[in-house]
Amino acid sequence: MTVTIEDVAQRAGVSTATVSRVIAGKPYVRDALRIRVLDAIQELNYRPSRVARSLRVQRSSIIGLIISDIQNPFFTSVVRAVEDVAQQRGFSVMLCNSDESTDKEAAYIDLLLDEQVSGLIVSPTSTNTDIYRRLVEANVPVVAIDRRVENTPMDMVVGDNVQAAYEVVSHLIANGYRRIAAVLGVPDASTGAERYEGYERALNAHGIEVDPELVRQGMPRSESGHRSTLQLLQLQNPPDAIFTGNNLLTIGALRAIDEMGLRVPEDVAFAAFDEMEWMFLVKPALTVVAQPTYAMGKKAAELLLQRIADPSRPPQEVLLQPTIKVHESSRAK
Amino acid sequence: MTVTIEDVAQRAGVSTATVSRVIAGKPYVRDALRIRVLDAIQELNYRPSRVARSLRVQRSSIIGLIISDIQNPFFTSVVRAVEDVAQQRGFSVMLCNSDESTDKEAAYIDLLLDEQVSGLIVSPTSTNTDIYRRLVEANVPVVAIDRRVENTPMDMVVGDNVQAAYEVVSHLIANGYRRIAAVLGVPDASTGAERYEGYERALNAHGIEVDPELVRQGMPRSESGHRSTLQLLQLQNPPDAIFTGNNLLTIGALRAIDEMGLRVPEDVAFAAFDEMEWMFLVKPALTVVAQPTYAMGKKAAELLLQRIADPSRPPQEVLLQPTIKVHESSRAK
DNA sequence: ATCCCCAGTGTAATCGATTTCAGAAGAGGT
DNA sequence: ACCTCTTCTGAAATCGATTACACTGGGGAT
Repeated sequence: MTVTIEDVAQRAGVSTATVSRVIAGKPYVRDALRIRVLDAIQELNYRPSRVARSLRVQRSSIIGLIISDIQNPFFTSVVRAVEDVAQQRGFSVMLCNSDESTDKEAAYIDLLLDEQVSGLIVSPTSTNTDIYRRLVEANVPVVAIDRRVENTPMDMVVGDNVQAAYEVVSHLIANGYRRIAAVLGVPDASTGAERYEGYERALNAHGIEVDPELVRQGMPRSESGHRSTLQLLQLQNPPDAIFTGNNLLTIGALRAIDEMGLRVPEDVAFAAFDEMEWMFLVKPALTVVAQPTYAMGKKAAELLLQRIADPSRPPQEVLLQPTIKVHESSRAK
Repeated sequence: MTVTIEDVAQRAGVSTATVSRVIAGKPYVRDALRIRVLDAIQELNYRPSRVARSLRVQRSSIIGLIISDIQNPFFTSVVRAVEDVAQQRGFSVMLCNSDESTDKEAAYIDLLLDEQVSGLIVSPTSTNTDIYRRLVEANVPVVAIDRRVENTPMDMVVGDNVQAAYEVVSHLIANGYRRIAAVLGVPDASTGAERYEGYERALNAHGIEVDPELVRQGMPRSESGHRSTLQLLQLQNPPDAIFTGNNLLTIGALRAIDEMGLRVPEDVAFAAFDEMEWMFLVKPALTVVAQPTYAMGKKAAELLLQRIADPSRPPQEVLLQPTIKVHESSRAK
């Protein structure tokens, strides 16, 4: 039923080897034959089997992309970038959603290896895991995105979370806020840990002690942001400002503030990590740390393709600088 | 390097046929052998090559998912659902973003077929295309999601767009609005066409003539919604209400209203298609048509798996009812 | 004239699984 | 003892490409 390379060879009156050479654009084929083969391909509407090819060369032209939350616009933008780059370079993307589960992540890695993917881009659910060490040792091209992997030298594309959190919290302090709460993701993922570190450093640098009561860490999802913020706002001594650790936490936090009927920044100031398209709707405008999401995805894909092309190149860590956009939600007290 | 079925066979002292049978859970293998094989698999940490398997059985356990905009939360939710169902049933998902381009869509379909996918789920960029007819005729399992394909009997999962648009526009009319504008997606996609049809029918049913000036159709993206709405609001005789045809158009429209400094619903009432998580932030609350996005994705995946299992079953069209949530943005004049 | 080299081509092995078919071993019937 | 099933197992073909290797024929050097 399906037309194979054999059919093409027969039609063109050559061997399959020649057809293969023509398709691969290899030298050592007479123009006359090349044309006959191309014609035959056209006439038969031949499309090579990627599966057969993958089996033979022991590598598919698929790259695996494992992200921790497909419903998070941050990752969506990353996916889009990776897909764009991949497609342009003749690769396709197999997308997996680890859903913040380390087990799922590991299972997907195995699955993708079983599919003989050329490489992997992953936003690791946890910083400390030996999965990546094993991958790197087995010479599997892999790059981490958004979140760092520790103790394993590998390609990474991350934002400068410590610095960005430091700056934005310092800004809150400069504007007169002292009881600054942090609604963060769990520190298993490096983003959670680093954004906390930036927060802590900023407080310390300005002589403010960290009040553990004001630090909430949970799943980087809106429900968790909602719950944490409600708790914070109901404290005896509630915060005068809230710093949220990612876009979904921000949504939850804003909902909590909304439900409590509080005003920003009069009752509580606000500064958030991650920018989103609809944020212009929030009044007053939110002070945010904007990450170059598409650029991160693009860079990760490029790093991966480079490593696939040259597996021995030294691992590279790309640190992208977020932009801090100051608006009214954090204006001076 | 990698351990193959041959290695397992050797280790267990059996043939590859037996190993294969054990893996596939087929009958006619003595328990003693079965155990030896399972042990060998364990000891060698053997994982079968999905590529080799795909080549032999002429079908991979991948399903292709082509959506028109990966950055649209509607589709994100669909992707999530499809991925959940697929994963649970032992399939993986290859995600492609057609970016509203019919060419890209066609290219991805070819690509996925080259990968021997078991089936396809697509949100078609255009209602009229013979691609799907050819697929169906070639017995390729395929289901359309969100958008209809015409002239080809195939599995589909769509919302009742005509009805929902009719109801929500009727609601605007009932609340005293007469110059109701429609900011819609192009009618190439059935969603755009059907939501317009519902709009038109509602006006007609209430003796209002459609003013072509008030109907704007463009890419279902926020820039287009923004542009269209600005134009509408700057008309000599501007609309007293706006109905938007999807979530991204809504974002753009709201931005335009915001930029013009207008109030909802005093200056212009508002009703939107698609609900989004952050909508509680919009004040006053928006009247929206909420679609069961996850359910749509789930249903589509289930239909596809059923068709894969039984290619001859009659095509099924699943019509899901959206929910209309009335809020203050459309309150009576 | 002889030899060498190289561009151009084909034959056949190979990748790692599944599956057909043939045959062995043992149970049961006559 | 012989035949017939049934159950179990393995040898080998197969899927559709890529590629190592062998071979051919002609041009250039000697």
